[in-house]
Amino acid sequence: MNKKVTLTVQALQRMPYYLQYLRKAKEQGIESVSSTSIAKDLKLNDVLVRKDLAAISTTQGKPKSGFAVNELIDNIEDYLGYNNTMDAVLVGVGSLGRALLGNDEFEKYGLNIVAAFDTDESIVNQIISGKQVFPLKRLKGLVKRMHINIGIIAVPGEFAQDVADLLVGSGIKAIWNFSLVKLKVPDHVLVQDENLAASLAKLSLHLRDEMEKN
Amino acid sequence: MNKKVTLTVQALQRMPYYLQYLRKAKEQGIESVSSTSIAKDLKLNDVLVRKDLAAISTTQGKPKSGFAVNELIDNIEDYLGYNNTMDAVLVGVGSLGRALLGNDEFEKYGLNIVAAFDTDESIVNQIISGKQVFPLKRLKGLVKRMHINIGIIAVPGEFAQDVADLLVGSGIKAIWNFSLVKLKVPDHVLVQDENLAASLAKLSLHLRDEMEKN
DNA sequence: ACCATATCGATAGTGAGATATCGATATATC
DNA sequence: GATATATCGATATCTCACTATCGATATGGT
Ligand SMILES: NC(=O)c1ccc[n+]([C@@H]2O[C@H](COP(=O)([O-])OP(=O)(O)OC[C@H]3O[C@@H](n4cnc5c(N)ncnc54)[C@H](O)[C@@H]3O)[C@@H](O)[C@H]2O)c1
Ligand SMILES: NC(=O)c1ccc[n+]([C@@H]2O[C@H](COP(=O)([O-])OP(=O)(O)OC[C@H]3O[C@@H](n4cnc5c(N)ncnc54)[C@H](O)[C@@H]3O)[C@@H](O)[C@H]2O)c1
Repeated sequence: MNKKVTLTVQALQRMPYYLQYLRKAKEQGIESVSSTSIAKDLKLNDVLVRKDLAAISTTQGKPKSGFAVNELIDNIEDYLGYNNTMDAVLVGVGSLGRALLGNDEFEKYGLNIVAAFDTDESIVNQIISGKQVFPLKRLKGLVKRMHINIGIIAVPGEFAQDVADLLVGSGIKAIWNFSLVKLKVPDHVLVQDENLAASLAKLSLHLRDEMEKN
Repeated sequence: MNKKVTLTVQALQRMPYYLQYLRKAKEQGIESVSSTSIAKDLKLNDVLVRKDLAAISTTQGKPKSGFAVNELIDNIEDYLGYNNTMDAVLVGVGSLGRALLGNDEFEKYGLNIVAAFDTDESIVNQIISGKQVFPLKRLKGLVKRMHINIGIIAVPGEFAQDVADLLVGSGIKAIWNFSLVKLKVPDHVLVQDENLAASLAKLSLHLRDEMEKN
């Protein structure tokens, strides 16, 4: 059924933007869109957009009109797995952890946080945004029993590696890492870093460059 | 004084990791490190590390011993501008906004949030994590008066573009965007997207690939 | 003092990803 | 119905980040 396509990482990361554009178009009653219009809106090259869409689309685009909006939406949602949700556990219910727990948009993107864990006694057993907070020692059992394969790390940097080890030991397949620490994990485990320090580095450099111009 | 080096974006984003490694080494009393050991620890190619460091280092590395830890730390901090802090304003004091306001690590990375803005009357005029929350209509005046050049967007997607326009109109030079919306801004304004949907896409695909293996 | 070797910098090679070009085709217009 | 054109897919080209290779050199061990 599925075309065996291997999208590049970058192409993959563009998909949510395409989806956003397509959904907006759909709302406006538009039935087909061209790669050029998408490209213009997202400030991308039109050939690039065409290649990306060709990779995940079940049907071809038509000359003059473009691609069918509804179909493309389905294709992308399918490809990104927005339909079969991924279960995850969150470790570290601090200010960031709470924000993540309360983020109702994740569902739309196929992520479902089933439980949270913390070491702080005063937080444990609370229910936050409808999710129960368990003591850390119950993590392994719960993850194994429920066959969870994503762990979200939102603990301070000094504990991040320990938590990662625990998650890996519990059979997790991927880690979403919000700490700034580079984690050491086995090769089969994916670590997706959400490193704000790296982003800040880009901001800083851009500003310096702008200053030098003037 | 400064060597006129143009690091690639990727190299730039690796710098915080190097810094982390170097600081840890320093704590342990290590005075010089080799590119190979850094590479091994961070799972990078050693030549890549060498090139990155050569680009920002004032002195060369020595055969057999490597690079001087203290000096490298200074060089990187200098390069990333951790010494002269960047002032920023935050727009949207919801659960994410609060987490960002309360994040005391930003200072270390050269970012200083000087004020926050929100439209919600019940939040306005509060002081959260030591930062005052102002009504949105006071943004322009304050940004101009204080010569702020970074705006952080943490409002729901549907308002993100409006806020971006306001920020741009106030003379901001860079936007740190936590919403999932692709913003339209003039060319001279940098938008650093912190798009969780793109990250989730990567996680999703990895999991599917892992499943297919078994 | 000598040699083995870890590390360096420089240069060349590779590969992923983005862009440019071109012929084909569906649709709108006259 | 003929014609113009926007859009498509395929192929070729270009770009640039990363990697591999190699000779040079400082340092530690014998
Ligand atoms: N606050 C932010 O805006 C922000 C943004 C991006 C990334 N981060 C990163 O996310 C992490 C958490 O940030 P925060 O601001 O929420 O910190 P926080 O101090 O508010 O929360 C940390 C939580 O982790 C818990 N914890 C500590 N050790 C634990 C362990 N071993 N197992 C389980 N739970 C443990 C603590 O009890 C606390 O509840 C940090 O690494 C930070 O760098 C924070
Ligand atoms: N919660 C998370 O974990 C998380 C993580 C990453 C990104 N995001 C994104 O960050 C944004 C905010 O998320 P949140 O969970 O904090 O939402 P939230 O609803 O908790 O907070 C949004 C805040 O923005 C304020 N606001 C609304 N319109 C505004 C305007 N025009 N000007 C100023 N303030 C305005 C609201 O009053 C509210 O305080 C969203 O775009 C979300 O997708 C959230």
